[in-house]
Amino acid sequence: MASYSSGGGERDDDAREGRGGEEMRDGVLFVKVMTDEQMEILRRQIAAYATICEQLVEMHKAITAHRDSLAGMHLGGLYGDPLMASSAQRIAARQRWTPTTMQLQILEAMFNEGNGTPTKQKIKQITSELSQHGQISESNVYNWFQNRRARSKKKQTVSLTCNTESEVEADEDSPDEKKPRHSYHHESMPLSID
Amino acid sequence: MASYSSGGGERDDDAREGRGGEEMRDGVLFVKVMTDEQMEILRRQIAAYATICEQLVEMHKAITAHRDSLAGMHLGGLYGDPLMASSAQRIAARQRWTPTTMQLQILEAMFNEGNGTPTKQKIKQITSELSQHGQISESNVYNWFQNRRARSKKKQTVSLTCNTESEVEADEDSPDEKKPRHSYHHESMPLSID
DNA sequence: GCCTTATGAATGAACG
DNA sequence: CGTTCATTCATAAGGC
Repeated sequence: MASYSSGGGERDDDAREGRGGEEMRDGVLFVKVMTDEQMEILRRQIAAYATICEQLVEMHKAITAHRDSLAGMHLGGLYGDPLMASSAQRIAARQRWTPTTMQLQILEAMFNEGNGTPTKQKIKQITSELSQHGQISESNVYNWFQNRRARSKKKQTVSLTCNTESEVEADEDSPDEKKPRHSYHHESMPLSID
Repeated sequence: MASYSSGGGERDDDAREGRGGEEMRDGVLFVKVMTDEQMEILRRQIAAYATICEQLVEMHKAITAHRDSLAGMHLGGLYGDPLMASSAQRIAARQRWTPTTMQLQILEAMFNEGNGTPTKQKIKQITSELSQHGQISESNVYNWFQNRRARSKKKQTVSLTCNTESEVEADEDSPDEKKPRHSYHHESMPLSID
């Protein structure tokens, strides 16, 4: 299990960034023992081990269940919540950026302004603006606009069903804007309800 | 808007259909004043407001608690179950499509035929075929195939685990049958970033 | 009747 | 850019 620590020597990660991980900020020297990249590699390795452990538990469960069924016993409750899996998950999992409410609002507003493909200049600006409201990187912004555009354009070709419209003079029934994200715990800013 | 409350066991699927109208079911005429799409928009708005209300309650709770702690009082139990939140949730909750037995059989058979990703054309065809056996939309079919493929792949990893657990530290170096995706760009994307 | 599991849907990220 | 994959959330179905 110690083999992941050999990654530094094996792939010589320091060479990728060219620095050992120290920087001056506000007159104070901050020293990182690991580079971001090394952290990422470690994260992935932990995640991989977590997955394997999960699968081993699954296998063990299956085997045990089989043996128990042969013996007519029931001990199945032991694996209810594999501790190591969830804790490893916690450490290693966060891979996918999730926009905060604020960020979503701003992005959405910008998208609705209709200024087409954001240039990299704009993306930089947007990113720095959004970073005041939470972790974000330029690639996040880039991807978000790509996806937003693609999915609003996909818009599903609604023409498959006949439009038997009643007297519903719908407020904002915009047939070309069909992807306000599903809000799970985000307060996506209200579209007018009146 | 009368039909969402119908507990008759039918489910209107998501808002991709522009159908505005009325239908017979169990000898009763159901009339919708809103299209499914409008319903969906409204649902999301309500959900958003419910979330906002929840957060306001939280804030109020915090403020009140603070004030009470200053005054040495305890009135905290008032917010135990905010009525409006749960009822909004109820109204705003989305019902999801559930394939009928017939539909499942057909879908399963098609999946086992091994014809990879169904094209849009095929999806349309499949949808119209399945709609003879119950409510269904193209996005339902699309999602079903997506999920089916992804989950059948995930199941396979479990069965492949029996002899794979050795080379973990090489997970990004030798992606044999593992997923070669995941790059986790933080500072790199198609645009040049300094 | 709760709690677990299965699965439909939403979406960030990657690929060609 | 459009499409596909992977991950996650929410809910319907099912077990105890």
